[in-house]
Amino acid sequence: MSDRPVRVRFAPSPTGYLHIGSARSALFNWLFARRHGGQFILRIEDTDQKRLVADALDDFTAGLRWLGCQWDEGPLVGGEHGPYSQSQRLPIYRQWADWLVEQGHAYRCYCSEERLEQVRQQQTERKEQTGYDRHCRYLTPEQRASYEAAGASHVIRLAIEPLTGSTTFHDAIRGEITFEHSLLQDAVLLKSDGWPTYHLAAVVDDHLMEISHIMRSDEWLNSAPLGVLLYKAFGWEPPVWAHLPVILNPNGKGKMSKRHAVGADGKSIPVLLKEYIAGGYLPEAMSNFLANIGWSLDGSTEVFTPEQAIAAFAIADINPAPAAFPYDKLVWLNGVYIRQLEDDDLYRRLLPFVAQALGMSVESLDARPELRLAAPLIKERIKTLAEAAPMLDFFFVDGPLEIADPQTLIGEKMSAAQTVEALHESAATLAALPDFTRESVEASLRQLSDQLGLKIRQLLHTVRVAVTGAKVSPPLFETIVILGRQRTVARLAAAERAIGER
RNA sequence: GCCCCCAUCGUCUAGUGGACCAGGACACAGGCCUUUCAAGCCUGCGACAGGGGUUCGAAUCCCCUUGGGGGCACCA
Repeated sequence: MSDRPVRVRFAPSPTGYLHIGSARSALFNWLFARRHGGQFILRIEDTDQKRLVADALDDFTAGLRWLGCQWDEGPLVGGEHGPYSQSQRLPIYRQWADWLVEQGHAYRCYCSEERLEQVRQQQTERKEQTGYDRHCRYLTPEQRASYEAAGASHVIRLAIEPLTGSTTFHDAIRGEITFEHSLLQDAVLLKSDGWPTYHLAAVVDDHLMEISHIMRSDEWLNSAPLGVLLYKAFGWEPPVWAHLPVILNPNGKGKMSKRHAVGADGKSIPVLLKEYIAGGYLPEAMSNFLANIGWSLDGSTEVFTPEQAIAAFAIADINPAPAAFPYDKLVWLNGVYIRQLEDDDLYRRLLPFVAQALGMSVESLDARPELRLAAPLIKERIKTLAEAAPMLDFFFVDGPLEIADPQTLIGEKMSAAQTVEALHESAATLAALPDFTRESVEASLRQLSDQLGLKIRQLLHTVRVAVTGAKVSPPLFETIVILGRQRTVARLAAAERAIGER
């Protein structure tokens, strides 16, 4: 297609935080750049000053780095094609807009918003296609002069040419795409306040930054002909175009919106990358997951590294069909990655999540032994880092443990009296153990269950509820050892009292 | 309304005219394992939207229909 050096860009608009769908676009661009040893550029399209979100840029850079998509040029890292924020490039756009006017490819339009609205209204009434009527495109030199003399404010519009016929361009994912010129608008290139619109700014920057491939969301497909025409008007070599399929809601209905998404079960799911980060998803899982939407490594390998993806990535292999966001698969994949983590690695990642959930500082949590010891126990029981805290909170209760309903201490086919006995004997047995290890605890409790005529599951149910406060917990013997003899015995005794007072 | 794009199991996908009575994964169901819950293992369920062509041969190419998505701003 193009034998230029590969240079691609991710060009978000700081009107909101990094959307999960945008993150995928960024990832695809990054993969492509790495595949070809090219550059991945981050550019900020902040030409809509009204909708600016102050900390959006920080969110983009933090999110991209978290995902592992480090950019080669752009904010924070610089580069030879800067500045990389469009708000700092205003004179460039004005200059090129003026150039287009001089060349006759664009014109000044003095129409007021009121007139535009009026035209639109009339078109609607007559059931005509709405759009600018090109009034100012055919002004006489005298009319133009009088507007200028009056100091009328103006925009600069692209003069679609020719007005008939069509433009066909090649999309690397979809093939030939044709648009009728009669349907195209003389789009605004430069606003009356002197700021450029997306169409102008993107084309000028893409050219000046020597972008070779434009890989962006499907939503831009309809404005691609404008870009193609603009490149032609400028006489610049156009890039390779590739429009990525959009990501739909998990239920398949509508694209994942900026604000919320609807899950397969009708519940809403997060749409911002930061929400997934805060939700305890691993960056390596997210990257793997995102790469698998609209693209696949080989059709059968689900779990793979960025290096594998880089080695295999090709634009032509991208599936053009829109995809429903496979949220369940993300949850599963994250679990896979968590299980692959080394114990110590998992512990370090868990630290901030558990500390926050428990209202502790990371330092004080780190100073205690429980989490480090318990991390291996929950490794295959959590799908996200955020799920750990509610599973382990009982480890961090130093006073008496609240048992909401003492009734739950009673196991299947057990009487209250048997439960009291089980509790009493368990406490006595554990208190008397010469050493307190996983093996000794298990052996003694198994022996006790025989003595009491209980199934091991019955005894352990009662002990589990007494010690952890819940019917479901990490493996009990290890849990008891981590908790320590003193707290274990105290909880067993407390449970015995609780059920006795019933 | 107009224009553009898309169409394989519920979902993410493999498949680029014969090796496909369509493969993998998630989800779901059943079973095994088992101190709970998980994890793991096994099994099952389950799709080429419909109709016309082209061809010796079509999930793969063409057309129509239907369905889905996106776009129609001095927003990106």
